[in-house]
Amino acid sequence: MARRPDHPVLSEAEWKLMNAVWDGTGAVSAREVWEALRAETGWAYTTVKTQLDRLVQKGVLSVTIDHHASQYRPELRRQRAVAAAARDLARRAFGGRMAPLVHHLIRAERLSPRDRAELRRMLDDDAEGKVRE
Amino acid sequence: MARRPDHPVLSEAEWKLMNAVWDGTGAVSAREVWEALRAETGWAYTTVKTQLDRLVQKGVLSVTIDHHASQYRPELRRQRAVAAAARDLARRAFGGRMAPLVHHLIRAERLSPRDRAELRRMLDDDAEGKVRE
DNA sequence: TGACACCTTCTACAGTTGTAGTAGTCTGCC
DNA sequence: GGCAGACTACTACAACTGTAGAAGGTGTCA
Repeated sequence: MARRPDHPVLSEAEWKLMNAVWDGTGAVSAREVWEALRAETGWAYTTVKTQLDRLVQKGVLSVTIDHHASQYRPELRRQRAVAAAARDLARRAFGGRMAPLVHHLIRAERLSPRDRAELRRMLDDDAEGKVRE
Repeated sequence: MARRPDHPVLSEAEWKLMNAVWDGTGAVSAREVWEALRAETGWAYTTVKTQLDRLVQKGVLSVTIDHHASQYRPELRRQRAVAAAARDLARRAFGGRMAPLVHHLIRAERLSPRDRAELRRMLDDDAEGKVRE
């Protein structure tokens, strides 16, 4: 019944890499990713390159060669990655049920009044059967 | 902001172990955990024992000896573990902001009308100033 | 034509996680 | 007084993750 999420759950470093890729415009080079992450991580260029290639192996990125340099582009959208991670957490913590996770977040996490208002609006929209996305 | 003591993010197997411990009454023996998980995991007794001891090392469980047998009890509550995991995901995916994560869950995940109604109720309760910081 | 910059592939290695075997200890029982 | 059963401590080991160095190809510019 529960559809298998065949999307990989990203590791810590992989999230960093993918955030940099997603922030780019379509295809990015290893150098661009490296430069985007250098300040935050201090990683060596080859570290970034290794990780990018591992993500290609996993099907999370695809790569093409342009003038002897690899261009990487995401095969997994950020939204999908978030969904996979959230479902993974729900599976671990609540046997796969999303609702208790959302309950927890709303009850225990600090959300601004504006956040709350927007969430309420989203719930209301759904109740009215609006289509989006 | 993050003034709380750092709670560890549990791994896959650790969640299974901890779920079994939390489901127990206070303190549980390795044997009880093993028996609770045997059907689901097929793990050997020593696997469970090793994992429990690693969780003690990490401070997630504490242990006492009773009649030559270890009794484990949680030092981390389920709620805290969920919070740590959720914050970890928010950090990875959204730079630490919880709201986009909640947005995602409400927008993209299937929630029953009853779930939605209850979530709305929770938001309304909060809006009425029941618990404010 | 050679130095240089930049890129790639290959290899490495330690730490964590998942999973378990082996051997030793205690304890009640025949 | 030794044995079965339960339990513990110690050790192992492969996969995955984080991080990077070394070596080698290629285009460019003096």
